[in-house]
Amino acid sequence: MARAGLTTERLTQAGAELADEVGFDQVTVSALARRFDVKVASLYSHLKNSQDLKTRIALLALEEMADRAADALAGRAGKDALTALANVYRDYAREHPGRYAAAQLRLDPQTAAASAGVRHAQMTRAILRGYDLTEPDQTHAVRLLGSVFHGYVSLELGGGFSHSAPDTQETWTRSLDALDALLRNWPAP
Amino acid sequence: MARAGLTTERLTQAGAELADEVGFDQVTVSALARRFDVKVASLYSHLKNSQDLKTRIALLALEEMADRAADALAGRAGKDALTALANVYRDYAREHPGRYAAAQLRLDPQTAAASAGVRHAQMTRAILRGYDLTEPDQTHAVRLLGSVFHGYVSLELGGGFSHSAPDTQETWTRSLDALDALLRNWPAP
DNA sequence: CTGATTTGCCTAAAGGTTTTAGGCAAATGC
DNA sequence: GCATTTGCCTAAAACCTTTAGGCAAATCAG
Repeated sequence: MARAGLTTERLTQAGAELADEVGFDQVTVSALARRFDVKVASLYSHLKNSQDLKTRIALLALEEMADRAADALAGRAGKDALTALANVYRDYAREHPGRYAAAQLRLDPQTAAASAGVRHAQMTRAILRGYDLTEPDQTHAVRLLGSVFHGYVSLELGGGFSHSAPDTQETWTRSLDALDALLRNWPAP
Repeated sequence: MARAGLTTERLTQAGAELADEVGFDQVTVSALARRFDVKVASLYSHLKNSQDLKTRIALLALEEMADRAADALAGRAGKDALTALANVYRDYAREHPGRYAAAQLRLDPQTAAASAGVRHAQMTRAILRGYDLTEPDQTHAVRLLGSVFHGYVSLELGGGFSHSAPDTQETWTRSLDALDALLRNWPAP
């Protein structure tokens, strides 16, 4: 009987692809086994359980996004950097909706602290070096930026914006303009 | 054999409570039947299927939030209204995390158009009457506000903000200050 | 009030996902 | 070449979803 050559990595990768195709919450150990033309139980030598699979996909997505973000930020500063980072998230979500949804999975604190999530926070903070903010406003701004990026991408992806009126691309551009203006002119407490 | 007195409404209500207790994606027709001490199949006279249940919970949450928002906005304008509306979302999410998650469920266009979702958009737009924005900037601003509200609430609830540093309440207040400043000083294209 | 009808919850059953336990054969190591 | 390890398999139990058909309680008609 020939072996399928399963590994945790291949399963995670395939799980991510599956997520993009059918949606993250349709990702199932069974579906994954089917995709490898293998019996379900076989996967349990490589994955602890279903939650383990989902967590691994989430971590993969966080890594991929962080890598893209690091690339995009190289050599940029100020509004240029802001736009680049924002577009990384938006583009990633459009290319990989299932992975993006996975990245939203609630991780336990241990796992979260060891994930690429911290790189994301660092990069957002790095952007703010191009603006004139000191603590604690810098942290407030990091959180606000994170909220806008995630909120916008999530609403746009979920069809939360009416498909009429101005183009969502236009809104995105104008929102980034607005954020840039806001950061350059952050109100005093 | 005494009857349990199930109705679609009671099931939806109980489903919402269940969601708040165990998380929206743990809401299951089986669990709901257990809660009413009734056999699973009995629920299928009142619910089309599992998806139907989830959709109804989502619609309930959207209604409840819209009602609270309408209440909060009555008699307020400008920053006062902005803060009130923002707090409705944040408070609702904290009190009813399961319902809030439900409200994020992707609805098919038909259902969405008939939902309280449209009231939410209208109310956000109403807030902007206190600021000096004309179309298409008004729509851009509506979308930006929606993004911030949803993004912030979602990240805070999911533990996305490090539990250290400045208090998240402080960030929330300062973010609303910042949005107010931004709306009063919306950048020209 | 009684008989007919409707309605509500039940039993039965099939199909799918999760997860554990134990087995056999392929790959690897000496 | 033989022993060990590793990888995928079969078997099986537990749980969720959904449909079909049945009986009794509630409702309605005369």
